[in-house]
Amino acid sequence: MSGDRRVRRTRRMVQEALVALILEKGYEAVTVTDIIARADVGRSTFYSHFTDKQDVLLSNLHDLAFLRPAPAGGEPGRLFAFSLPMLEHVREQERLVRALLGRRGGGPVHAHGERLLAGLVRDELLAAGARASAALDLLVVCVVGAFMGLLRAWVDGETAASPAELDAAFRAAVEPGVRAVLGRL
Amino acid sequence: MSGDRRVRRTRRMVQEALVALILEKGYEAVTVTDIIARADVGRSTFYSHFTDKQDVLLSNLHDLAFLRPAPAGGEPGRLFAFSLPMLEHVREQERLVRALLGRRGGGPVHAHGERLLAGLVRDELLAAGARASAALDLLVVCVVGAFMGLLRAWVDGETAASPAELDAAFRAAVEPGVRAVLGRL
DNA sequence: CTGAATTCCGAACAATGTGTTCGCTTATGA
DNA sequence: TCATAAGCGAACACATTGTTCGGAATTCAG
Repeated sequence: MSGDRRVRRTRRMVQEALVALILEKGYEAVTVTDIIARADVGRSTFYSHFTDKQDVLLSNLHDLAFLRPAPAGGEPGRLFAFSLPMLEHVREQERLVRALLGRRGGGPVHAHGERLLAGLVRDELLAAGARASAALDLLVVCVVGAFMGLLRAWVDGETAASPAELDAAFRAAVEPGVRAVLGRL
Repeated sequence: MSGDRRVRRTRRMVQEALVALILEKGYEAVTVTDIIARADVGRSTFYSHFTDKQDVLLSNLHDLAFLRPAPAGGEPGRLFAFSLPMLEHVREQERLVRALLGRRGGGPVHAHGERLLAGLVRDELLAAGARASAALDLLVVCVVGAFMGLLRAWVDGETAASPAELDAAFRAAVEPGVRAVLGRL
């Protein structure tokens, strides 16, 4: 590992404290004072590692590597290869993802995820033969919106469905429309 | 109108000040002190009308009446009757909606809109012959996610499309999938 | 027009949170 | 072992919140 053990320990304690507090009170309601109390870390120490609350939140993003650029290829005709693997990966990191992406998570991370996913979807549709256009961008927005909505509903406990069921629901909702649009380009 | 003219005036000034400030700095960054300065209203006056910042935000919701329960009926086979009228109504209230529903708007109103829209969509699908089920709820989440995504992208200036184009994109993306699912219930 | 009621003002206040500084202590790795 | 890097925590200035209160201004009813 890199750096001093104390550094790793401190950063980890702070990150975990924030996640725990988000799940208890929601991101907005968490104060830096809360965090350092929970993490049992000095105030000055906190500010020597992070600039503020949001910095801690975003520092967790590196652990959300499941937004990898898709294993390239896969079966040829299959759309949205990212969906099922991503949902399964999320289940494993349930606690972290629920804190970061749920309604209690406050938004910034959700926006981040939306952008990343939009890039993925756009590339995939281009690879499937779509032409870059304003209409394509709107289609991407719809697809991403549907997926993120599903993801949020899941981590917020609004559904007890399994990753496979969520994947199926996602595909059922958007795949026919997407294929129809693709055919027209 | 109801009540004292001073009351109406004060409330209006405060609401407009918040909308203006959101468009400038984003909801999170706006303080009560900012609001009363911009509205030119005494501090105690503010707190005699509103409990806090969010209260002002939500007080604007009554003006967003475009979430009406749909003009009932319409053509029989037509799905998502709410879409185009809603988008057109939004264009007329551009400034207010952009402040409330955009990324800068901070979330609470977005969540509100999602819930209302989910009820609308769910009722419409039930009326179209769907059975209440977990699968239906997931479908509703996807549809609402797609629409809200489109709406958000629009008010955040990510697209210059017209209401008619947005409506078309929405339908193209989700209607085939929805009809396919409906056929299976 | 007048007067009582309502509303507004604004200053002051306690309470909480933020981000920084500094001298001292402790843990780490070479 | 020992120089270095990290942590501690108290104290600080500052910003924001939400409340209180007496006096000034506006409004509406009669």
